[in-house]
Amino acid sequence: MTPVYYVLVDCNTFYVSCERLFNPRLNRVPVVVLSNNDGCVVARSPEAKAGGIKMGEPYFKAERLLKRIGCVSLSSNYTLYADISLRVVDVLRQFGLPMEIYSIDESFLRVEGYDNLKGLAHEIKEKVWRWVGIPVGVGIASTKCLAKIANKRAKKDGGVCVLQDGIDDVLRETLIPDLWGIGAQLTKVLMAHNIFTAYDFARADPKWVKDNLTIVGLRMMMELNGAPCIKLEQVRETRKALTCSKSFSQPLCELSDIEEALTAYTQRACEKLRSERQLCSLASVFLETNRFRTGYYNNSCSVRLPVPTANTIDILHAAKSGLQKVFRQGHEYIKCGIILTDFSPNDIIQGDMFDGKDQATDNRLMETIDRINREWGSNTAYLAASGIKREWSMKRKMLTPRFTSCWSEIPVAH
DNA sequence: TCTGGGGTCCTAGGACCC
DNA sequence: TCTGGGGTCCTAGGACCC
Repeated sequence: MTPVYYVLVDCNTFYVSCERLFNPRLNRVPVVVLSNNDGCVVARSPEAKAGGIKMGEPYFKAERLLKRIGCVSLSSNYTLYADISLRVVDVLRQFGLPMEIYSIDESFLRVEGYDNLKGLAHEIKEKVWRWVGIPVGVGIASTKCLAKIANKRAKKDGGVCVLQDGIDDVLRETLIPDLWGIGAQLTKVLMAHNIFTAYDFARADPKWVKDNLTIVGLRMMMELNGAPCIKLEQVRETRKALTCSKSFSQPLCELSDIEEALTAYTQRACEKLRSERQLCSLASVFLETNRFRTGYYNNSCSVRLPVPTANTIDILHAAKSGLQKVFRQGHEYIKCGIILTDFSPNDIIQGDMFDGKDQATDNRLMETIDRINREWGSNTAYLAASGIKREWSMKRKMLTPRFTSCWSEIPVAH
C-alpha cells in the first residue's frame, strides 16, 4: 500500500496579504484588518503581532496601541478577498490532486505514492507566490490533524514542513490549546486531567476521551496517532443552513427600523438560496440587545413555510411575523438576522393547491431581480421595504477599493 | 460611544409510536 | 408496593472552526 499524505496550504495573514497585493506601501509596516462594522481585529501582519495586537480584540480597545505602533487599520473588503481566494485555488488545482477547499484561506490536498514531499511543498509555495502574489505555508503529514500541526510549524520554518520522522517530539512541543478542534472548554477538561501536550493527548485512555470529549475528541486522538479519521471533502455537500445577520451601525429601538434591516437581510439570504437552486421550508428570525450590557435580551422564532420556497416575498412575510413575536418595546437592539433551513432542491416543487398563487410569475420576478443585481451590481433592484437611507447599515470607514472585482475601482498603472 | 458573521457537528432530552 | 421497553425523530444548546 502506498502511503497517503495530507497537504495543508494556508495563506499567511490572508486578508492583510490581499491588501498588500495592491498597496505595496503596506509592506513591512504593521497592518490589521477589522471585522464587519469595524468591530474586531481579524487579521494581523507579523509586525502588528509583534507589536502586541491580539487576535479578536475589539477595535475600540486596541485603538491606542494601534496608534502607538503606527499600525494601518483597514475595514474588511470581502469582495476582494473572495476573488484572490479563487486565484489561489486555481493554482492549487493545477497540481491535479484530490482537493478540499476548507475555508477562504486554507485548502487540503491528498497525495499518494509521492517520494519527494518536501519538493512538492516548495513547489506549491513558490507557484502561489509567483502566480498570485500571496505567501502561503505548506504542511504535510499522514492525517489532517497532523497536517495542521505541520502547517503551524511551517510558518516558523521557512514556509514548509513535512511531518514524517520524529513526530513524538513535535507532539511534545505542541500545547493542547494549539490543537485543531480544541477550544477553550475542551482545553479546561484536558488540563484538569493532566493532559497538557498533544503527546499526552495521543497517549490518553481512549475510553476516557470518548466519554469526556465525545466521538469528536476520539477522532482527533486517533488522528494524532497517525490514523486518518477525518476525510477529505472534495465536493462540498449542499449546505444545511444559510444565515444573513449583521450588527446595526447604531442601536435601534423601533420595530419599523428593525423590519427594514431584516428585509434587507432576508433579500440577501433568498438571493443566495436561489443561486444555489434550493428551496427552504423553515425561516428563523433572531433579535438581540448588546450582550455586554446588563438587561441582555435575545429571542428567536422559527416560522414554517406552507410549501418549500425561495420567493423573497413569501419568506419575508414569514420573517416579519417571526420578528413581531420576538420584538419587545423598550430595548435597544444591536443585531438581528435570519436563518433559512430545511432545504430541498428547486427542481422538485410540492405546490400548494389552495394558495391561488401563480408560481411561474413569482419565479420570473425573482429571476429578473437576480439578473439585474448580477449585471448591475448587488442592490440595484431591491424591495422598498428595506429602506432608502438605511441608517442601520454597517460601518466600514477604512475600506479599500474592490481592486479586482469592480471596473471603476481597478488600479491604474502610471 | 465603540465588542463580526457564517458555518458544522454532536448530544441530551422530550415527544411520540408501537 | 407495584407504574414496559425500545425505537425514531426533532429541537435546543453547546462545542468547535475560519
